Order: sequence, then C-alpha cells, then structure tokens
Amino acid sequence: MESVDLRKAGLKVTLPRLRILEILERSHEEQRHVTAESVYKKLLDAGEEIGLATVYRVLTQFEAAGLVKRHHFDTNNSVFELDDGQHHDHLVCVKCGRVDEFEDEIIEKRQRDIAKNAGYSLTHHSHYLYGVCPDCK
Amino acid sequence: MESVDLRKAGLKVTLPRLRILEILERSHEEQRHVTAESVYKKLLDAGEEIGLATVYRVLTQFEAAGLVKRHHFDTNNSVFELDDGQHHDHLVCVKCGRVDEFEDEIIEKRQRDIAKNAGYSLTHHSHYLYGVCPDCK
DNA sequence: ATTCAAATGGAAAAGGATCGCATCGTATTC
DNA sequence: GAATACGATGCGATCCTTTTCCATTTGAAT
Repeated sequence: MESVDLRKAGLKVTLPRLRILEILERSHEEQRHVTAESVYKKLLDAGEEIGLATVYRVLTQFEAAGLVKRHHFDTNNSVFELDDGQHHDHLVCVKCGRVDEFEDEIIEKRQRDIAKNAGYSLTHHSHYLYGVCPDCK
Repeated sequence: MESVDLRKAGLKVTLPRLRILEILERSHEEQRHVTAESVYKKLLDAGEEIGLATVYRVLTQFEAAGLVKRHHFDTNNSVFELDDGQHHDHLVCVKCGRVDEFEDEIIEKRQRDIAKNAGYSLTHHSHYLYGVCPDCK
C-alpha cells in the first residue's frame, strides 16, 4: 500500500524508504513535524539499522517527489512533514514547540497579488506565526 | 552617532560593534540582507582584524537588542538585516537571491485573527514569498 | 592612571547536512 | 527461479554554519 505511493512517486521500494514513510505516517497524528535526527532516533529505537545519511537522502528524495514538505522554522535545522496535498501554513508555539496549522484564502490571494505587483512569478511561500499556545499560557 | 544607538541599546561601545554596525548601515541600500560570513568578509576586505566568532556574537547581541532582525530563508544559514523599526515581510528571488520587501495590513490583520482564534498569543511571524524576480525572467 | 568587568580573537568543538565509495538489495531479464 | 545491472545504503570522512572555551585585550568608571 505504501509501496504504491513510492512506485507512483518514481522511487524504488526499499526497506529504509518504507520504514521512514511509516514513521512519517505514524507521526502524522501527534507531532506531524519531525527533524531528520528525530526520524533517525525513532528508527534506532525500533531496532532498524538505517544510517543517518540515508535518512537525509530519503527525506530529500521524498521532498523532490512531493511526498514531504521541508520547513525552516526559527531554528537552524530542517523540519519535515508528510505532504497530504492540501496546502496549509503554521502556528508554532515558542514554548513547547507545538505546531498547529491554518489556511486562509484571503492571505493566499493577497500573496498572489503582492507577487504579481512586484513582478515576481511565485513558486512557493513560507508563512509561520510564532506565539504561545493555549496550553502554555 | 552610532555610539548613541549602542549605548541606548545597552551595549558597550566597542570597535568591532561599531564596524559591524557600519557595514550593516552601508549594506542598507544595496542588499540589506547579509550573512554573518559576508559581514566577516567585508571586515577582512576593509582590513579589520575581527574574528568570525565576534561577528556571530555581535549579530546575536544586536538581534537581542532589537537593532537587527534575523531571518531563516530556505537556506541553512541565518540572514541579518538592520531593523529600521517598521515591520515588513519579504519576497525572495529563487534564482539570484534578490530580496524585496512588502507590507500588507490585510495580511497582518488576518494573522492576528488566526492566532486569536487558535488561542495563541502572537509574538512574531515570518512570511516569505519565493519566486522569480522580474530581472531573472 | 588604575581597576575590573565585559568583550574579543583564535582555536577547538558542536551540530546539521552532504559526499565517497565499497557493498548490498531491488527490479528486470532470461 | 536464478542471473544481472544499477540504484540505494552504510559508514566514515568531510563540509559548512554556529557556538564555546579561555587567555588576552579593551572600554568605562573611579
């Protein structure tokens, strides 16, 4: 079943890719957003023998294949989340790291207009709101 | 005159800080957005004997003092710009790295509403539009 | 001028990400 | 089902960015 995704994405179905995909899918509910390092740790915990370099490679390939989105939050590292196809932006708690999502058509439209007025062909955007989440207040 | 700024910001007036501030002010017109590395190179070119570690320290202090804003674009490094006090967001060219600025009250307001609805106390946000600039098309 | 805390330089190290290369595993062909 | 070919992987080395350590210097208050 996952193999279908990988095949369709033009990626050879290998054990590391399946395992990493599983982790991304399982993380989907709790903390959708994971670092390469945290994926690696989860693999270790699960007893898998998968190298960190492979995790980076696979995540980058997943990104190129559109399976995963990469984010640069305020930190100096990359955060990945499974790409469910529907666009959304993020609210990030500065205390606990919790991440919520939002989408807003008004903002999306303004973005398109702004880019157009500036003469840019928009390729993508990143929009993060940082604050203190309800639980941390 | 710069010394006034540093004093007011609660920072001791030292030569490295003055020099780095000058560079930020001078970059202000061309490419407002610089990396620690590029600041360091400019210092070297100017014959200053200032270490890279100091550049990082000073930029971080400037950030804490509100003199400078730090950005995390799509790259894996930090970009700094002098903070002139008035908020703006950014358009970044994915080809040449050019950075333009924009501000949009509609978006700002939506952001506040979204955060409020989600129960977050907004502290700050980052909003980057990536695309191909007029010159690169 | 003297003094003291704070700031700096340079090297070392930490942290994130990538690369090289020998080996291994998939998918394809027979 | 076995042979083959090429992409994928593991692991260590390496790169790049940023931070830390510590001996030395410098700014500012006395």
